[in-house]
Amino acid sequence: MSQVPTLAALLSQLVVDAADRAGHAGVLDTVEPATPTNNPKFGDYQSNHAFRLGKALRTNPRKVAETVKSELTDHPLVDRIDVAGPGFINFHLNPTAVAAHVALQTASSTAGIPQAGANHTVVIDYSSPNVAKRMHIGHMRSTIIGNAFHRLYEACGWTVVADNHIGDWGTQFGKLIVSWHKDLDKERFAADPIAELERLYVAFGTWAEEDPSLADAARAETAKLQAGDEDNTRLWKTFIEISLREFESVYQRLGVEFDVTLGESFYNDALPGVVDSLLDAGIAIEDDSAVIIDFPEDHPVRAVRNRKLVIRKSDGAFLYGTTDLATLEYRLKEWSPREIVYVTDGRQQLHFTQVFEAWKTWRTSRGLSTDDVALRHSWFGTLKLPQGSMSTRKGNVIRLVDLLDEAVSRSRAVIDAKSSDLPDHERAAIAEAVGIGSVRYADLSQNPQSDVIFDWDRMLSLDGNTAVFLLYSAARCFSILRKVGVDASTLDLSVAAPEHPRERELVLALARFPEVVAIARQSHRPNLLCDHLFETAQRLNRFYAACRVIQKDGIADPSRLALVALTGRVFRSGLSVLGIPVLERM
RNA sequence: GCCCCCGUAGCUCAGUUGGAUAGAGCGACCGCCUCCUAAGCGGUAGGCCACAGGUUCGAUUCCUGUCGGGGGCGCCA
Repeated sequence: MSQVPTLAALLSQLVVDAADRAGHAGVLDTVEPATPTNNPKFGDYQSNHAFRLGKALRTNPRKVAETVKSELTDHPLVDRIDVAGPGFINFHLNPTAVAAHVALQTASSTAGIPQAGANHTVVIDYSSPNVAKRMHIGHMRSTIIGNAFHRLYEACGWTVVADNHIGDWGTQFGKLIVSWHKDLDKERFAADPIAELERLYVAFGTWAEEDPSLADAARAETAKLQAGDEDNTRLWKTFIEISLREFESVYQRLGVEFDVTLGESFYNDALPGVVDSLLDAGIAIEDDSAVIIDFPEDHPVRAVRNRKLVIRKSDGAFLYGTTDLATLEYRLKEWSPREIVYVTDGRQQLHFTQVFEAWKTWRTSRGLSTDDVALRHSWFGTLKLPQGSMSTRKGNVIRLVDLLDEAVSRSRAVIDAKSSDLPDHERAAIAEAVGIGSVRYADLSQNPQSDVIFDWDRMLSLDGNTAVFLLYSAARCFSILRKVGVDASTLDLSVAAPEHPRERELVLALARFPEVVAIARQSHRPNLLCDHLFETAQRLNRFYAACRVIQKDGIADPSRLALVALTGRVFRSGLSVLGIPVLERM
């Protein structure tokens, strides 16, 4: 299971080795990976190593580049090396060798993706909806982006613990229990339990506006539940069970799976101990009969300066931050992760910074290290409706199922128009894959941190840079292989020898796939992978338009056929990392 | 008031964490199917990267300030 290196890693290693031979060993402690050039006249890949070396050595980077170049050894992948401009080292690659390299990459079980996470565990906390309500499009981003991280980390060799930290505790249960006793419609509950729960929850808000005593009743029910009251506990469990079943149906369609679902309630018993420990350590203090963590005005992290985090309310109840601290401790103890990733809305930035900083202080105070785990709040931009923010209580929500259904139905209309020859059941399957894939891709293809104004047509577009284009491009590859009648798994893919410019462009994109996955994982930006697959698809289609694979006599060009098979494999890997199942035809 | 994000083509957004001549989709206009899927391909038009300084071989990217937009700041999550 030897690892196939990326072109970026391989070429930068050549430069580093040459620099060492030129007497520059140990000058720099980090290696800047080679990157593709933005213009073919500068070759295929470039190294900017000489700039950094030149800076460190206080020498002209151009001279450094020349020296390094003179020490560079021959490599089968490299046809020619130029030094250009102020000190760029440009690599002109050998297309046939690159194709052979791609053949090695795609043949490996890891698709050639660097296994940076081997022997490491990451906990990813994502989706995390609240119980007793159906998921709406506000839950979409955490679910889809979080799942993309899940897949990216796995592709990079990490052991992933995907944890759905559901909101299964809190004051909403008191409200729901009051409504349940007041107005439960048994028939509706039997027919559609989650819809009835949601109705009861919304109804409570309406009633409470006219009858303030209901709020007290709700608080009393919440307190009873927290005290372990049998009836309320039974109801609470029912609510959770119904909700999880509802969530599961959406997750299945979206291709989302969790390893554990440990909601807030799981940590209830640990909360008093957390607060006591923080009080004992002098990190938390009592203030107005609540317990808070105060961050001083000279705290090294500017964002938390003069901010306070309440960890126990004056009525003795615990909060979100308390649970988060308990959850953090549990995850460390249980899985010893190298990283913990929290995928939430950007509005929680301050909250998580407070939790992380409080935890560091707390842990240090116990003589423990905080260096063995990286905490990453991977926030995403807010999704808003054109009319403003959503609220189940106000009733202005778009349910996730409705979005998915609409996506599938729009895809179905297109398929019926374009592929009427396919059997009905296959068209239905294609519509599902295209519809769901489009929703996933629409979210993943932009920078996660950008805000989004929800727009049906934009979200469900089937033109341009969308999942459809990628699926279509992959299907074109499979179609050629099918037509030739070869078994792609037994085909000799080492015979690809790109000659035409469109072939060369394509094979370079294929070679780059593994390094893009690594970058997307590291930087938490699935859109970089989307961009690259889109670019690959464009190149495939340009190649397709310019180069025939199956000649007029019906015989396939072996080199081009291998190139098509390699492209199909890269699409398969890439789309699977995005959670979009490929289609053999469409 | 303090803190965090954002400002790139008519619209929606990318931009590999500082690299060479800033890209894509949509929309507009002009072309391409007797040929492996036209859900495709080729071409044209469209830019003071909000503005002003600074850092250096090099800035859309980093720093400072200004203007404009969004968000957060003690008992919700």
